[in-house]
Amino acid sequence: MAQSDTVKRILDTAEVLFAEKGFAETSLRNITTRAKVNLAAVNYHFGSKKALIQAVFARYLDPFSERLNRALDELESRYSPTPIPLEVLLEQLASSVLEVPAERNSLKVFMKLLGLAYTQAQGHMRRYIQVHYGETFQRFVDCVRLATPDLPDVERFWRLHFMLGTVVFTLSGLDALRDIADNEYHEHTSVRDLIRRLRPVVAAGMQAPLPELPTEAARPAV
Amino acid sequence: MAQSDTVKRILDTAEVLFAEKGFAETSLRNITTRAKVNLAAVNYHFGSKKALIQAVFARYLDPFSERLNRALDELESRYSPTPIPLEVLLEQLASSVLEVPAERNSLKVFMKLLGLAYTQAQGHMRRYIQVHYGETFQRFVDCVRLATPDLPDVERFWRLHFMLGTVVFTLSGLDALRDIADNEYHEHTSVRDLIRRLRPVVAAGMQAPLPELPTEAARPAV
DNA sequence: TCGAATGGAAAACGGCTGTTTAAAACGCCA
DNA sequence: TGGCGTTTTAAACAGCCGTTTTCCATTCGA
Repeated sequence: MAQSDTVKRILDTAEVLFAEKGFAETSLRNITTRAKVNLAAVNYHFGSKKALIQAVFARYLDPFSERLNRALDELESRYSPTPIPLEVLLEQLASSVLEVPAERNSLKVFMKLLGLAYTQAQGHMRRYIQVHYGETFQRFVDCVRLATPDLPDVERFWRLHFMLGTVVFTLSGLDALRDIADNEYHEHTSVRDLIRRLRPVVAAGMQAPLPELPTEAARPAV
Repeated sequence: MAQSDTVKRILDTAEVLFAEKGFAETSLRNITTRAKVNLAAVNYHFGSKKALIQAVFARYLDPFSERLNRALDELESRYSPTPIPLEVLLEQLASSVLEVPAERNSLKVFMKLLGLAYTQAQGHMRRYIQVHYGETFQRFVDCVRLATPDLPDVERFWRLHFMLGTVVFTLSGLDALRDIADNEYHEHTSVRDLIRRLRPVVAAGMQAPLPELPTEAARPAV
């Protein structure tokens, strides 16, 4: 056989621990012990801890970007030559995100990892993601541009990142927020429920009125 | 004199390094060397690394929550007995956030720290913040409730966190995003500019239409 | 049956971590 | 001036880190 299930065991354990405690706070000994695998196996199969982290991401992002690309193919040919409506695009993005980890029941892990990628590791993960998946992201952005022709390019750029922040921040801090919400409102909150609540907020944010022009008078204060 | 500037030197250096690299990735030797202070000074003055981290947060959050409380006092007495309008509340929150680090020109650090508090340190920082500043936050939430009487409580809870995510995520990842934006649109983005863009998006998100009711039929799929 | 290749196991490597100790230096008041 | 808290200093502590090396077990094709 080409390779045992050691690689899979390491990845399965690593993604959970990374999501729980972060990259720096999770040691290789921590991972290999829980995975019931020898310490040296990580460096043998992946080369280094950094490469392991990237492998964890790739296992989610490769199928995700592939799915999203295929979905955009399908939508473009269905709507062509008219642009894909914004709601459809957002809806498709959501379901592409949902489908991938559904196979492993680990949406929470996926979202936590995304959140960590943006805040930890001095951005070396951010760079990796941008290099490997920037093309797909750019394609999605281009579709959104066609769907929102009245939005200036800069404004759309920032709003997309605002919305990315809304989703990633919420879903990556889900456990903590859910604790508070459940205690306060005695109502269990599922991920599907949260996405249902996110949908109108994100759509409204993207289509909000343009900001007022910057006033020169307010500048010298700070 | 009560105590030298060693404490201040440590805090000034620590907050910058924490914001740049995270808590776990920043060592005490790293801090004390750059601050030109003896290694043992941290444990002498603060007790532990954890306590140092909390002190860094307190130096921002104490004046912030005090300012916000005073501002809410003022607004309540000005508008009473009618509720404070939502736009005014959001505006006040923004300027309270802006005022505090303006004294030290470190809004970026402040935001990065907030972002880290939510994603790192296994939430022990999140707990600290909730214990020490939860009361102020709750007061603000109560004001928002008066301003948005038609919003169900659960919905308002989540939307506030959505908006918190938007702002914290954007401003804490500011440097990275700014790099992309500046390269792509050749237009420098200041923090004030970003807040100008955030305002209508946040307002629209809070006032978005209510989500459709959950459909039982859509559940078995995932 | 031999030899090579592959994967796993145990041990050790140097280096960095947060924390503690004990002694020295300092400023202040009597 | 002498003594006394307070602060700073240098050194050492035990422990964990990622990585490397060495050796053993297994498998496969010639």
